[in-house]
Amino acid sequence: MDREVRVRFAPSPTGPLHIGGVRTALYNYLFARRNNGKMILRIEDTDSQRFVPGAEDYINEALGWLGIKIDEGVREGGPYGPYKQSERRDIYREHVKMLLDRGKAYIAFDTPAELEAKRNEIQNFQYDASTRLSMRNSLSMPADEVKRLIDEGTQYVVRFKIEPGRNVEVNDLIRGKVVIKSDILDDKVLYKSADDLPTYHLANIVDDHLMKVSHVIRGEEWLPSAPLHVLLYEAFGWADTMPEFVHLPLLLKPDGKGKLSKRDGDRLGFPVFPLEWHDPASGNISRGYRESGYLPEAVVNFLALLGWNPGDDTEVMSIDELIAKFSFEHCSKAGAKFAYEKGKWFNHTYLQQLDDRALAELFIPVLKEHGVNPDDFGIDYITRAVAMVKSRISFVRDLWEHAGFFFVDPESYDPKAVKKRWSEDTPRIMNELIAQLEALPDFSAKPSEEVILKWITDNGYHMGNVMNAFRLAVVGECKGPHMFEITELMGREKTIERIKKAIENIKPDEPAL
RNA sequence: GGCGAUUUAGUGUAGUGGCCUAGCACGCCGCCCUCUCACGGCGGAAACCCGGGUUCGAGUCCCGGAUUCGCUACCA
Repeated sequence: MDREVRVRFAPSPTGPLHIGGVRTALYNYLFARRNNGKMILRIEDTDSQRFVPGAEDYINEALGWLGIKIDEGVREGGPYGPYKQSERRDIYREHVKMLLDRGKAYIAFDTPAELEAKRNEIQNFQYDASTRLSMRNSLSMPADEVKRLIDEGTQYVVRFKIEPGRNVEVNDLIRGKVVIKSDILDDKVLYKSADDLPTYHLANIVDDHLMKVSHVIRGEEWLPSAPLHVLLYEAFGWADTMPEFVHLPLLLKPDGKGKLSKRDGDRLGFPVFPLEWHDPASGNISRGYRESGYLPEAVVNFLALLGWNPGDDTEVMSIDELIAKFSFEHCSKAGAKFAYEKGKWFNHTYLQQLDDRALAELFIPVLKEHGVNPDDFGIDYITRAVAMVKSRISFVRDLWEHAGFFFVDPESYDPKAVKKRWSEDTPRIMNELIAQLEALPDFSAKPSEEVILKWITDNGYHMGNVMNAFRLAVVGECKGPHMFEITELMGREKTIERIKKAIENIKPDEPAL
């Protein structure tokens, strides 16, 4: 079989795109590109009750940010549109009629309240071959009464008539053959007259068929309804062009049990959405990967490896490399706990690949947030500062913690370091150090280090104590890059100014009694 | 409850009957580097769900059980 690969990502606009949905979209995209196929974005807005304004734009923006390109969709257009289900009502009506005419479906008048009562009355009640004749539908009622009810405008649904006693086979590309008895399936609602809209199952099958989808790649939560979908393809007479099914393992909570949820992110401190989301109804704000400082490449790489591997030990891969290596053979079957710690590592890794100047540009907004005017320093200065500390950051905003001292004087001095490195004698030595620094013919790192270290040694001073007091005065704590790299960038004047300031402000600990 | 899926270190995973004294990565611990904190380098602790079977040989095949997850709506 050499049919064109066509896959679709079909989210419902009921809120922000969940990170699990993002991964499903990603796998669809990787598979499509790998096989020179097409990626379709279809908006499944058949649940008018749960529609959330802004959700569709969010989906587009999120996929765009991640570099998941859509070939056919609501925005992109394409030969099989419209790509929004609420605009395909005529198509669904026509197909529902097709099923009705063939006796594959029937009309049911049972109200939600009646069904609810039935479920309470009979445990494990299921609307199927064994019960449908005792319900109010076109199978149990005379034709003229059915017609009368419809003419009167009574609300009804169309149910799929499942024939019992069959073994339905679903061939899943990850899990192999899954067989299920048709008896355990219920007569699913395919269409509701109340809003003149189909349910997921009908719309999904009709659209996948009409849009010539070759592979249905979706989350594992759909596996139980896959047999129903197979039966629908058969009922329509489309069995020979039925797509291949691929059910992806779910993304689970990092700790505990169950599916990853928004609450887990709040609880454990990581985003579960690609972009920040402002809920229009509640006003709640949910964190996004983008706003949290993640690079899209890192998110893609991280997500790709949650449930798939390239078959070797390679971990850091660009999206093009992922495309080149992607296949379902290396997809895992079990759900993956969401390892967000590794996501941080990926971001760290990708940040290291950015050149210093690009990173400095990204740092500028952070500087402004902290009240620093970047123009006071210039991009070259910022770039050099960034270069010195980049290896220790996982996020752009971490740059402030590690390089902030290049831009603002210490406001306080780490008490523990003061206790350890700043004694009564230190101010005297620091004053000597100032004299040494002032006398330096060349203030750049190498030569100044030579002179200062020699001065320390010649005077019999303690290397660790002097250098750390020096560092404490300049940085505010005992950490950071090589001391003389710092002073070279900061300059003689600033360096000496900070030492003087420290001498004034640091009060050595009272000696213990 | 029913149905389905699932099961390798804390986590993500490699493994397609002998090359497995089970590999890689994140995380954790230690050492080195060193004026400090990191980075980096080196090293370490840490896993085949359980029970039967098949086989000369099982993480890998079969059976049973358990586990975990999902589905069980006029939601997707």
